Amino acid sequence: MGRTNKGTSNRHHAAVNIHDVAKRARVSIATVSRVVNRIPTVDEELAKRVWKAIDEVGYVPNTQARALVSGRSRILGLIVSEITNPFFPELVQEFENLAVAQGYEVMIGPTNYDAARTESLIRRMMQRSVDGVAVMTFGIEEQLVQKLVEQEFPLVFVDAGPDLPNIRVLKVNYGEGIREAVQHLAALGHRRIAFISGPLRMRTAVTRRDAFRKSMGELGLTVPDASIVEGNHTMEGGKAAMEQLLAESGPPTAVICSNDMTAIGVLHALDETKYRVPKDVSVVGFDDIHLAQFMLPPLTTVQMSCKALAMAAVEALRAGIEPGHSKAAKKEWPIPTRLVVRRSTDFPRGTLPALAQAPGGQRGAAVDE
Amino acid sequence: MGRTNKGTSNRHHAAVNIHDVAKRARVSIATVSRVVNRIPTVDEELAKRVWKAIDEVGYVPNTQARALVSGRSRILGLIVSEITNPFFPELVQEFENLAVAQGYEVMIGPTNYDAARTESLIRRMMQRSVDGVAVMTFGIEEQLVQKLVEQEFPLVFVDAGPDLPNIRVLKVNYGEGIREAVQHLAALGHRRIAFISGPLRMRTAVTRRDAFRKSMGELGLTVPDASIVEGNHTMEGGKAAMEQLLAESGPPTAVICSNDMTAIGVLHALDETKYRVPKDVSVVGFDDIHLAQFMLPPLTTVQMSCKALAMAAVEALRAGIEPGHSKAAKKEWPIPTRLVVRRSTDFPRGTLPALAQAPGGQRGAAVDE
DNA sequence: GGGATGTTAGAAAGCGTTTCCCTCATCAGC
DNA sequence: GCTGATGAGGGAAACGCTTTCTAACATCCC
Repeated sequence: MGRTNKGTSNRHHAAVNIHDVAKRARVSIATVSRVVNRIPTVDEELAKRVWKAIDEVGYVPNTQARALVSGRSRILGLIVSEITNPFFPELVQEFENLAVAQGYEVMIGPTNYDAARTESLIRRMMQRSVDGVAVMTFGIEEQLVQKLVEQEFPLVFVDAGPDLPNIRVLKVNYGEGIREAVQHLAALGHRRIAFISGPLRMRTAVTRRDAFRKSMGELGLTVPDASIVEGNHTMEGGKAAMEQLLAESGPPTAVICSNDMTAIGVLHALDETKYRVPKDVSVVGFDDIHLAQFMLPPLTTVQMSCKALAMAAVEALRAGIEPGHSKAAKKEWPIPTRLVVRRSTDFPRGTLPALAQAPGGQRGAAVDE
Repeated sequence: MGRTNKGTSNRHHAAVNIHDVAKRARVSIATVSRVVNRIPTVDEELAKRVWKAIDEVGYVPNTQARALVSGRSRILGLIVSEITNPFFPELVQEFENLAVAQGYEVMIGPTNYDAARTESLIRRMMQRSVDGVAVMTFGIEEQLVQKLVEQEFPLVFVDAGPDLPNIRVLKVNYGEGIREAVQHLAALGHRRIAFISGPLRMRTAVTRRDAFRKSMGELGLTVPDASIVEGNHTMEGGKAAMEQLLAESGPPTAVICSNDMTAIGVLHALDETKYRVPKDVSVVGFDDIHLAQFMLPPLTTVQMSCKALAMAAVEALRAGIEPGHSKAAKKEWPIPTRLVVRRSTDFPRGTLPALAQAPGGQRGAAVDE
């Protein structure tokens, strides 16, 4: 009963394969394979004939079979912290575009900061035999990626990773952008500048915080312990951190946040108080997600280019996967950051705009166009 | 030169396969396969022995080989409109969780409203021989999915799709939520309510707009043509649409937006004018993305549950893939929507709160907890 | 007790590729 | 003109699994 499956349209029977092409072009399947893979030892005329046959019968190589025999799946793994933080979709988008252009698919997975989940994610990636993995999280416990390291998968990390032959690292220059942010605030007259970090068990969070401390130090500004609060890279965390800051030490005149989501939480927390942004408190974010310019007020933030990050990641992975792709065994790929000034930062109330310039003029860094 | 690959750790040689297990358990590979696939004709004692062997040698079935021979990849395709619209990551997350729990991987791709891109995406999915595809966009040109339909891939659409055996449709009840929104505004005293739609070539956009018209009609409120403006589901589009609304017919007292991103754009546009939200203009979104509650002011919006959408989609796909999974050949899966009231809606200025209740009280629908 | 039936596990045939190995032809060198 | 080198293309063996077919053995009924 039911469908008889006798028709030609059923996908389980319709597939045209390499033999059909070989028959039509009157060559062996080995030659077809060589043509498809652009192996240069095939006579040009013959290749043309094969391409013609491929076109005529509508041949598409079977990915599964290819992967089985070659051991390469042409899938890249991409591990992110959480997919619902808008920074990551932007990164995923860029990464995927580049990967697809190079003939790869992307297998994406969030860790959600959960070890069990991360472990299962990595296991799944290994089971699908990805050709390489980009670990683009805010930090990851090293033991979790141990299996990938052992099996010598090409790997890319952000900020820091084990120093091994096929491991590459994207070095984000946090110092640069954060220094610009601190100098921008200082130039406006701010002295009491607070910092809301990411979860401090994440390496990146520590790095960003230290960059802040260093920049403050360079300007001779002190950073009391109470001015640094730990957030968790979410809006909720930012809101809670700001509330803590207000409760414990009263409002600082400016807050720098470890990412834009935190900054959004801060804006939200301040909206529920008598303090206005930027007149009472200036707020600076980090990442420059697309949303940042649509916040009220539009967010001054440190831009970290997704595109640069994605390009370096794909490039670095290919260097590890495709033999002789990149001659230099480059291990570190620098990623710049820069401040984008919008409207969430201003003179602290009561400060005379003596030393600094009038709003709208040059304010120490790139002004959003 | 270079590494010699003689070590045992290299992943290209280390794989333990079904033969190793068979040898260890002193059975044939056929039996191992049957055990792994839980085919019930295997003697229980024997199965135990095989599981033990599997555990001892650390066997993991090779996905590629499985897919090659069975013709099923255990990958589900998920087509979305754009990955950078926060609604979709939330959906992706839910969908992926469910799919993984059922032993599937997910291959995600955005159309970005671009036909060429969509076509290539679908081609890639077919090449990877996904077991089924969920088309969860705001709408899609039917000819693009034609190939999937022809090849009889199990398919799930939102709102509308061809009426064919293995095509299921998720029917979102837009009317419900939008009616609540209109009634909520009307109860507050609004009469001049505008609507910003999605791009009208998308079927979903038309459906949402019509639901708005209908609800207005039910209350005897007129909808002049100028009160309906076409947006494009982005913040930029929302901003532009609101500016058009202000320029052409002056400010309405309330605006309902086709999605939350549009509403964010509207808030942004109004922030640049003398009109305040909600005192001068009330704004209602659609989707209830996580971000909505962190907007300034927090956004009143119609909630469409990602979780419900994802659950129905995965369930519907499985019904199409796994024979006898769902006995009833259910074709339509209803998805409810409901209004969530936050702080972007209020009495229009100058209206006496006579007929409606005081803010904070019951306001016609669920109040955000 | 013998033939029919039922149950369980092994042998082997694929699935659609890539790639190794070998043949056969061409050609240069002496 | 013969030999050895070179190079293009075909045959066939993997790759690791699922599934059909078949054999072996136990069970049952008359």
